Amino acid sequence: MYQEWNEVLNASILFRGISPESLNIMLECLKPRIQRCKQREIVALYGTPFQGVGIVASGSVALTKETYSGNRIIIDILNAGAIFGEMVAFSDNKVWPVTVIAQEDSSLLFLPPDKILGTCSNVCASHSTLITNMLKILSNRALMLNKKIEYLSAKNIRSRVGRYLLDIYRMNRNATFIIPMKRHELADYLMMPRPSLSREMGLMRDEGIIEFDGSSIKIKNVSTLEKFIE
Amino acid sequence: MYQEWNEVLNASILFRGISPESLNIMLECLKPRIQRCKQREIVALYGTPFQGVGIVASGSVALTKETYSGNRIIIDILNAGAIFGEMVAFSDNKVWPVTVIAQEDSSLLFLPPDKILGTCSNVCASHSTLITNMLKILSNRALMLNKKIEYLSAKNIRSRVGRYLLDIYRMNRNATFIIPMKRHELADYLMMPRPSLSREMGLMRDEGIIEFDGSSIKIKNVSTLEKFIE
DNA sequence: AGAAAGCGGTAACACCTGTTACCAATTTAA
DNA sequence: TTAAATTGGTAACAGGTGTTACCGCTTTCT
Repeated sequence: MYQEWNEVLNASILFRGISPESLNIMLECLKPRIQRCKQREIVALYGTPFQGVGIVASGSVALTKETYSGNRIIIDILNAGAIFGEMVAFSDNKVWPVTVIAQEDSSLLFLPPDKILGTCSNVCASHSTLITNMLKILSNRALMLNKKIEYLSAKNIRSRVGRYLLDIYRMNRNATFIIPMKRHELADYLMMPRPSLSREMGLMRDEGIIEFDGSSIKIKNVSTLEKFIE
Repeated sequence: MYQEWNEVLNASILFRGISPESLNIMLECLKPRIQRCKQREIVALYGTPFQGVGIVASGSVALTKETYSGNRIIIDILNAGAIFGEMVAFSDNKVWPVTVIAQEDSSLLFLPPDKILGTCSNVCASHSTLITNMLKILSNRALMLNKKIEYLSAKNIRSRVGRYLLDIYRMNRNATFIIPMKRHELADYLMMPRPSLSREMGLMRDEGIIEFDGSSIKIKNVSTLEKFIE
């Protein structure tokens, strides 16, 4: 029943350290709900009851938040193998804290939290691995939000953009890289209007700090950029 | 050895559902490191190696972040029974993501993450409760960060302050309340200069939306305030 | 008690940034 | 193939906000 996504699920961080055989047994036990959705379809709506931890079996989804004017703030984009809803799964307030939208045609699995906690008699060892993985995922997610807050705590636009670009740079260890978002998506992610982002990037380009063409970015002068971060 | 804090630890969310007897056995097994610290002492420094999940046994600590100018952003204030460091304990990057500072003379316990994961042969049932509690705490912490991002995503100062005040109001179900921070702390928490905060609060007072005297705040007109939130 | 530090309200000014609009290039749809 | 939508760069303007300074009040220290 889940063979279609075997490869993705085995590689998923949620099932890391669990053999394909154990995983198959586990899935029969956990019985995740399967949902297929089309591009731009809303998978989970902010404020509505939470049904279970989501796993992206194929495609990709965006974690977003609505603003007053119908704009969306992109929190993160998740590809196949990623999970979402883990924040709220074990919390005291089980409603979706974000709106999840399919970026493309996608397949999703949903795992009820009590089935994650309840020890499965068949494969106990794997189950404790599952819980350990869940702890690690939650840790990393919290740190990601923390990182986001670091961006937003910057006192001006240049510093916000700069922190983001330098983080990508440090991850890639390469001054030239492709950012995984379009301009308006990046602007939303960094909580600023798109023209403001373009203006600041243009200024930094004029000052010889960066070069860019679409989503391809090159940091020409790392130390100068770092000076603006503070 | 831990009798001094028995009451606090038994009431702590980390040990919820664990009997005092089981807890005593567990603590002997977990052997948390004990640290006593004075007011304003730095307990954990941003970027330095992580030693373990902290538990506030007595006193209170502030989770903060340094800015360029030596200012501090207050992420949260933790009282006795609260824990910190749970974000990083199970993550892939084990350095402190925040600076922890004692708000007053305090006692702290530190639990190494592997001792939390490793099943203790003595009291297995309690240990799985401990792990479940940890999942719940991590969930709630992530949601708290999410809430913080909601404040910061507001497009102007009034909206940011308004969201904060309305959240306190909804929690207390009372239009008059005391906020747990001084002005400059609240300004740091909401990521704005203190004069900007005072100015906006003064304007809202002049418009008849709120009243305030120091940390005592009264929302005179909830619906008007909500209109500014969007 | 007196000095020093902390707290917090107010004001003025500059400028950063939100807003709006428009245009060109590219991609998608009909 | 043509029209429509998407993407993104640029400019002008106004207003919101950061910055700085100063003041009075309260608390803390010596």
